[in-house]
Amino acid sequence: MQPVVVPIEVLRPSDSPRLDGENREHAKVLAESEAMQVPVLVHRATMRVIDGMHRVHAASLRGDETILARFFDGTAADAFVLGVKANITHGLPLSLADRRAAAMRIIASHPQWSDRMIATTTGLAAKTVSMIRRCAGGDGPALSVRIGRDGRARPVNCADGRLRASVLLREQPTASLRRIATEAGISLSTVRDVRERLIRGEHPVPPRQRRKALSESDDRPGRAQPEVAAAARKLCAEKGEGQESLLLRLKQDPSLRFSETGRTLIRLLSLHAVGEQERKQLLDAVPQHCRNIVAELAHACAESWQEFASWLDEQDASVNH
DNA sequence: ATCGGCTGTTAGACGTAGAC
DNA sequence: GTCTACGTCTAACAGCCGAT
Repeated sequence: MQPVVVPIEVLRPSDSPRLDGENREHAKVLAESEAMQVPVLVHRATMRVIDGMHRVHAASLRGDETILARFFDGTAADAFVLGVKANITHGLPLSLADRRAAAMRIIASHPQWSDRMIATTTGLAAKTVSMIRRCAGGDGPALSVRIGRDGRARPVNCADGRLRASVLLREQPTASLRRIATEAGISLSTVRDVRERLIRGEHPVPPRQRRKALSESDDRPGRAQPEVAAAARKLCAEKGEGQESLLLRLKQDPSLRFSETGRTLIRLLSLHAVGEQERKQLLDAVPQHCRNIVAELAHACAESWQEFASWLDEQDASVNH
């Protein structure tokens, strides 16, 4: 895009990333320098100055009526990003507060960008961008993928896809990795990794990702659920598979069927798999004077099983650590 | 805030095998 | 020989973590 001469009076103040506005002293210095030959960048749709507000002030100080400018055609959000980039690469450096505020705005306008991409744009560390994103979280849409500096999309956490793949691999052992990858919605290499983990007897989701998924569930209001159990429930829901079906699978597993302890575990789990109708009958059968005791025992049972589930999760995590 | 190391994910390139 | 499907490997990049 060739630079053109534009009247200064038609230009509007920039949507500057500088929280304290332009520096007058810097404008005075610029007015006497050769930097005035560099064209300013202007958002065509709004005529706002994207980059070069100090040069515009300097030109005014010199009594110039026109200035050399280049036009940018794009959205206001993209214009702001361009302005931040320009201020990072040349001119009066942005303060830390300016850069942090700019990162916050870019996270809001470009939530799909990776931390590193935003870090490169704003001149901050990726870790700082990550922290700002976490602090700003909740308002924006929770995207499952981020666009990297290479323009490729990468999932933030593909634990669900891995679990889906592990189920599909068990159900369709002869299916190709590509088919599993397509059905599970993850990449070929990830499916391969899941398969290798299953062969080695490991959990399909790497420990780090499981910890992440767990911490994400802890962040949500209400009681946190063990992530594996939650994922299994989600899978079952997706497949229309209920507790009965899960129990059937356990009953068919030889490693449980052929041991006394395994059979005891299945029996105990079967006792708790009561349907809506059955639960109602049990509720009706509890006499008024026993309700408190039954409730207390039920709570104790629930806590005991919760503890058992947590213990299983912890054991599972330490095995794969 | 930065850096380096680690692990995980992706797209794409490559070689192989089977069907036509 | 060509096409298709498949499995494997690699470069590039992501986020996380610990050290500085």
